[in-house]
Amino acid sequence: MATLSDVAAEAGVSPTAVSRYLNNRIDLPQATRDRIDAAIAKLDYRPNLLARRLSTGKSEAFALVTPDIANPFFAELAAAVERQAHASGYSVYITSTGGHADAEINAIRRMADSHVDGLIMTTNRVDDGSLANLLAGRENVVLLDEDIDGVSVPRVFVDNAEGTYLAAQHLIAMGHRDIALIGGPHRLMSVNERLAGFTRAMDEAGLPVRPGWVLLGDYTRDYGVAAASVLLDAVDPPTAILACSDYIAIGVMQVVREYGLSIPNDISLVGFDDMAFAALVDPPLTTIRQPVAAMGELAVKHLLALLEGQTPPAETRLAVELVTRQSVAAPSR
Amino acid sequence: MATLSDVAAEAGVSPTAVSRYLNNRIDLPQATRDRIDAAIAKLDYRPNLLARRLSTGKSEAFALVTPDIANPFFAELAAAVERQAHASGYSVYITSTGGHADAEINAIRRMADSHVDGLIMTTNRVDDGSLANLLAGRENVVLLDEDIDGVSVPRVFVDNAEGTYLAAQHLIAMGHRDIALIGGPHRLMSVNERLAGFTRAMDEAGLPVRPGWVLLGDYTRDYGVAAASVLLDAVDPPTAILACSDYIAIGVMQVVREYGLSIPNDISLVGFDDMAFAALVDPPLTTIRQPVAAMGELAVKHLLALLEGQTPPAETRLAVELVTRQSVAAPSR
DNA sequence: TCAGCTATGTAAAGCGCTTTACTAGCGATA
DNA sequence: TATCGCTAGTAAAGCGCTTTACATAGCTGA
Repeated sequence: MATLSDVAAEAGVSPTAVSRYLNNRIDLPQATRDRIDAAIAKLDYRPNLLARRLSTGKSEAFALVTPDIANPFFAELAAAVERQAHASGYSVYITSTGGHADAEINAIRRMADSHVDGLIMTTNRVDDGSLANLLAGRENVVLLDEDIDGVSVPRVFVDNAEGTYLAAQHLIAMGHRDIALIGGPHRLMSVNERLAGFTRAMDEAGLPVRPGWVLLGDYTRDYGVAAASVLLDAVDPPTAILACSDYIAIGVMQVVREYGLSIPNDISLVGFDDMAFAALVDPPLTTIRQPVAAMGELAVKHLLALLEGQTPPAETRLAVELVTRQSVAAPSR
Repeated sequence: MATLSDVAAEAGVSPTAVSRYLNNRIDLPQATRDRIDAAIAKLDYRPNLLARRLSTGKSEAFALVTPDIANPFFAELAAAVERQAHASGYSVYITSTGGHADAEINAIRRMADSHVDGLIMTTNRVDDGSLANLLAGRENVVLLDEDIDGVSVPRVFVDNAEGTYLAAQHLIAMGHRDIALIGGPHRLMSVNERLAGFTRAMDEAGLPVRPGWVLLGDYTRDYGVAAASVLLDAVDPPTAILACSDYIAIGVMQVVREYGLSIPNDISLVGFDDMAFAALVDPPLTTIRQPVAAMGELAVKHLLALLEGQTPPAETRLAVELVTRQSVAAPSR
């Protein structure tokens, strides 16, 4: 690979001149510029980014750490982040952690070591303080999708409470009174908020939130299966289930089918996320749509603002939307 | 951030000593080692990867370029690649190109500029030669999932022909004689091979491959919709459709439903890929499973072998598998 | 007593770039 | 004619690390 010095030698100028020319830090006469351009073309020179980064301390890149890139939700988020970053001339390095604390810590470390300019962090765990510690005081981090307690960096979230509020309202409007909620991990911000939204809707309708009908575990299909089994095994099962993720909803569907029941005739179901498959399942799932692309874009914009010394909003809430399909009907009894 | 020199000063030795100690290139007495360790701990020193890479020319990292990280197939592939790479102490930098030629070229360039040790390349386009050009002669590249004409680097593919052969055989065994195939982009390796496997099964069964029943376009839902419409509009539609991707199959399902027909009663359908949603749609889709995790792992292993100067197989074919669900039945007429 | 080891390091160059000074030469001005 | 200012650059240090070659002190054996 040709170096800057090679180009300089070929063009008959100093490396300094070439460097400054390439970085628009010098005005050279046309003749000199032509010689340099010719030398670059002839030698097929491309600057060594490593050297440049080492020298400047800037990388024109940032990191995205994500729990699981194979999960379509995070994959779409990643795609959106990447799109927006590229549009701004930045590269993005994605790492998935499998949702393990040590992997997250390592990823953050590695990212910091590789001297990226900034970090967009998504997680799906409740932090025990180590993440907060690692992130404390950093001026180049934004949190996306899920909160980490005690971290005061800009955050981009969705209006979780509004989502479940809309979903519950919809079920109530359809005539349901016996509604259960299946949610993600206890104490996770999104879980708390989704539970709160649900509770508010129920309260407003004068309906009780039965403790046995609020099941918190994981945003996974497996947990949907487990929770739905508990619900359907009861002598007096709910007529509607609000699943706090489409994955949970899928698990619920499976169990309902196994019990020989039908959605929406016997049980109504609402999901959360509006993942690509939500429209494809049987019946197509009524769900709460998260504006994934907008979330990714906004996170990047806020990170860029941060890097430019501006102060983006401490917390942004993006609106969600109820998408009505065919998994909700009036209760039969 | 503390530097190597800071540590050296703190420990009362030279930077050289610290560097060599950290890289196991020197035997130091216990006392000195302790002092260095203490200094590192005290200063919270972590080596600057950029500087190290610049100095050694190695990065302990490689790149994965992929058409679309939001596509679950590539996302799962990426997850597998990442898992295996991390297990070997490598980082991986993922870029998605949106399947655009110039984005692919840029990604490869950027990756080369960032001095990663190697590159795993996936594409879903027919190359016009520019990719082949860029990749020619490189000793640190492996091709995954799809071929690029004229590139002689190790390749990891799936047995595409066997997949459609199995699928067609299954349909034939169920009694179908009028079978159509909907495939991806014309001239793409996987498309050719899947068509070939289909043709072989039909030939062996003495059945004709009707030209009007082989539709090549894209591995997308939209193309599935378009192609299925063509097929069902005909006076004499096929009794079974072999969709060369689950996305295509989803499109087909949609059209079949819109025509007031039912799968599998009126039309049988087989997909390809076994994406996560294949089991979730209605009816659950019979499809060909690709061993995505194994593909990713193998690509990494071959790349590592390459980096160690070994010669991995020029081409590896991984076996696919027919997964029988409920989208195939005997033809009604 | 001294050459020759061994143990324990160190000095300095180099990776490829950026950046902060500084300068040679020349025409214009006072 | 001395000075100023402008044009068109350059020299050298520095980013943080690795690596090659060399150095010193103390010990051993003859």
